[in-house]
Amino acid sequence: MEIQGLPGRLLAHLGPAIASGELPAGTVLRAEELEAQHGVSRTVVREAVRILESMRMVEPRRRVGITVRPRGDWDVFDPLVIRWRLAGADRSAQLRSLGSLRVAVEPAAAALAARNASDDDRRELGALAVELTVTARAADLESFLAHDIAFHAAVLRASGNEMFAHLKDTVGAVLTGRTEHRLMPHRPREYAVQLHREVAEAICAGEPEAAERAMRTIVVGALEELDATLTN
Amino acid sequence: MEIQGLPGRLLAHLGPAIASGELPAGTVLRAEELEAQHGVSRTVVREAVRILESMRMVEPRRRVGITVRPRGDWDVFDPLVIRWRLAGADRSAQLRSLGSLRVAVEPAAAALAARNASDDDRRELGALAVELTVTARAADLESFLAHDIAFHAAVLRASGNEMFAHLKDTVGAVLTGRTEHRLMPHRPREYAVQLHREVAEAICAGEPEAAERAMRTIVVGALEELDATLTN
DNA sequence: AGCTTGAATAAGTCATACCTTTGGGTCTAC
DNA sequence: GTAGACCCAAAGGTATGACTTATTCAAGCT
Repeated sequence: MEIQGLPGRLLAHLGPAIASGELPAGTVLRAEELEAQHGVSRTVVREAVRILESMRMVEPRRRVGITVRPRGDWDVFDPLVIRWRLAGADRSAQLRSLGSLRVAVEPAAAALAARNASDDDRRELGALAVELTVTARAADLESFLAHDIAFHAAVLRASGNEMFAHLKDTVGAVLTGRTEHRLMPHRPREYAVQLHREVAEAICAGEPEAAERAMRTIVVGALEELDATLTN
Repeated sequence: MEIQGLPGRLLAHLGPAIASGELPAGTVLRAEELEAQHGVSRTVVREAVRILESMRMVEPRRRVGITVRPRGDWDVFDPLVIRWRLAGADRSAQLRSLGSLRVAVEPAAAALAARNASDDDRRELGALAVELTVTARAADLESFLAHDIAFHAAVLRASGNEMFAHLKDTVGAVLTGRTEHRLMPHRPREYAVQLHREVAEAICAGEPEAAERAMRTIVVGALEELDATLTN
């Protein structure tokens, strides 16, 4: 999944540095300096910078240098950008944005899943709902998180829409992030687990409206909890 | 916006070739061949390939070559990938996916806009609604398209969510695409224009539910028309 | 048959030389 | 003194040759 080799390493330094605001918009980097600072050759620096350019995070210009572009220009849907932002200073803003995106997408995905899911998809969702119930009761947060991620990924995939399906890693990152940063109750709420069961049942039964409604309740609830936590 | 220089040119060949299926998944390219075929140096080839790698469209491996990855792996949200797919063979599938995405996102964006839009945003939306009405009546398809794109972009931006806002180019590409490929009525439908006015009015009046409802009608209608056209 | 080993191959990296664009300073003409 | 043309230096852009490293495949050994 990651970019390999030395350019990957360089990217793993530059990306987070820019995303975190350590290198704010307008900062000018010079390729030669990057070579020296990281002890790599021109080739490596250029490839890393090219990738950042393709993410619209920097703009190299002759006679000037490599300029950091304002946040508004970045490819906010790029998985790497999302990860870097989640790890850095504006984690809150990123979580909020992603929360709204989930509110828009996941209910629609659930409705589509109720129409399009294959038998295997439905079976998997049923099984995951059971796992969620069990791990929640056992207060096994780690397993619960893993199954929660798998559940939402399964719904997105079952929707049959490739673009929805591709949001699974992003949603996974959000769920992981809020657990890591203690933005969640110590123990999964029973009513949230109940809602997941409802989603699974509605999709299995082929009831789009019910699936959409239950999923909407889940993601709206998550967004509200997030807002409540972040504004404090 | 584009990637500059020779790597950009190379990318403009390779990207569409892969997206169109001309180079199907599993195809193995060799860097040396690409150099010869395009008359460029290793440097250029490597940078272009790196970018494709960051889009997850290819995977370079030592002793093997540069392998084209299956469609399912691609970064389907990358603007370049979207454009290449829209230009190529699976334009239909891409339009369908984007249609569903619009159905999910734009109503939510309209609702948010009714809450968060600035006074300037509201003014702009009002003005654009007027323009849409006028150009529709004049059957000036070109102007209508431009204002339609601007209208949807304005709603997305007014939502205050950066991720929604970044979908403006994508939505613009969809609208342009369906006009270009005659997937639209010769003359904008009066009832569609009416709905745009309703969206603008609801956002101006700060009525989220009304804005969301009207926008949903618009995008659902667009998706249904698309489906009807493509299945024929 | 299974394991080891080695050689061939293709990408990865480095160093260097040179090209091209462009920003800014200077010099001139008015 | 200001406006314009002009030139130079600085920075990225490209090309190339030498070398490194990982990986596959097959030959050969046990």
